[in-house]
Amino acid sequence: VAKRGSAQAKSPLSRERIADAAMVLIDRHGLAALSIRKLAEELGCEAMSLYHHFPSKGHLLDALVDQCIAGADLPAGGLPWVEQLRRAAHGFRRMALRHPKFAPLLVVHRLNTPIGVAYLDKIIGIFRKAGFDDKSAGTLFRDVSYFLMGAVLDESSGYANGPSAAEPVSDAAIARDCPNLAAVAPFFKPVHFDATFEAGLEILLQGFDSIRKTVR
Amino acid sequence: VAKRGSAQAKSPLSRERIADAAMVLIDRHGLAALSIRKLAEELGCEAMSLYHHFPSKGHLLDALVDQCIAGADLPAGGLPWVEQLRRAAHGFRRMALRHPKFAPLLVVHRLNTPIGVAYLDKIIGIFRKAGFDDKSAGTLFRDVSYFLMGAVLDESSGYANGPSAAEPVSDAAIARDCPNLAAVAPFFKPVHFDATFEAGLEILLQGFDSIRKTVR
DNA sequence: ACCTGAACACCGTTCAAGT
DNA sequence: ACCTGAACACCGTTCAAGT
Repeated sequence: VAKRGSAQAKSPLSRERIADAAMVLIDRHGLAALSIRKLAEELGCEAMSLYHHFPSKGHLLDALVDQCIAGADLPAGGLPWVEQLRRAAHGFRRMALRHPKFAPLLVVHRLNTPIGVAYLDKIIGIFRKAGFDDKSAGTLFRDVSYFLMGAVLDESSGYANGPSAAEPVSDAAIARDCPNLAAVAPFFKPVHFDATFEAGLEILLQGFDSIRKTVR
Repeated sequence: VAKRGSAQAKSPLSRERIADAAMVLIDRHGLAALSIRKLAEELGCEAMSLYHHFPSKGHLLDALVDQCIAGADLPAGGLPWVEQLRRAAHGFRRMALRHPKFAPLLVVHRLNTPIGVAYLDKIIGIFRKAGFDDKSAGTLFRDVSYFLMGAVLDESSGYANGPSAAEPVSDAAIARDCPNLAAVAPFFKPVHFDATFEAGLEILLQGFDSIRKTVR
């Protein structure tokens, strides 16, 4: 039987049902709109009931991050290492942008859960199996991670999503005072996200390939 | 005359005095600890007094971002373009890490104030004056920005600052289950931040140089 | 013009109590 | 074991009132 509004008392609460409802809420209204109280209303229960399944809001967010990471594609082992890295990078980006409003949290979250560290371990493994020494593997893994973090942040919540300043500068003022910015601004739009990502990733992969020839 | 605690009713409020006190509070206790109410207590006034100088907390944060950006070093115009880009990148990183606890906000903030767009315009100008067409300038500017965003985020609030999961995986478990991660983890520590940043930046600059030869 | 106090509509979380 | 209601210690912000 339906309660008021969207609240349905369909089934007993569970971690899965709570996590799914939380992600729906984030997808629809944004990360800032996720509160324990609103989530409970959506689930047709009291706020405090959720604490029987997640000890804190932080634990719930961890579970959401885990759920995303578990859905990331990892490349097959047989491919050349550059192709494996390329696919892993694309897989990360695709995964993170599956829930754009959650992406800013996902991307800055340290992956310290069993699922998270297993994911990192596999990608670092691509470098090590390619013949990089541990120092190069660690360094270059971080470098490509920096790029991926920035790319996902920009695509999910950057300029293309509108101004963030409380009193933004008008387009007219930019056209007048910032000729360089005005000239390149069209290429910051979502249509160019793919090409921008590809260009940066390929520069990095090319550089990694050159370095590998020296450390081997 | 001193009021209670750290609250001093020294002088009339001003945007500058409020912004300075806010940054001190962030530097000391973190971004999450900045609230209008605590800031007012620090300044020895009521919370609502601050609204006469900043229309909202968002406006205050914008002012803090502006203050940081205004302090970023920009390279001299006479240098070769690669050297200008190198110095601009280092200048951004140095500026952002001057207030590590503020960096996560700074880095994801769209620079839509007059000071912000002027800063972007100058850096984009380096690409355009180097002979890149507008599309390449826009694309490569974004690519290096991605890298800078990720680098600053990692250095200010990444793994080196401890686990973020509510129930982190132990080092022993990582050593047992994640041989690749365990092998490279030492290179994620702060001692290696400089080298990791240099390595990634130089790969990008090298790639930009190659591309310039084709678009020219 | 600048500052204040009370109030509103929110938060996450604790705790004792219900079933 | 699972859920609830009241309460605590917070938020940003509105509004009418003070000086």
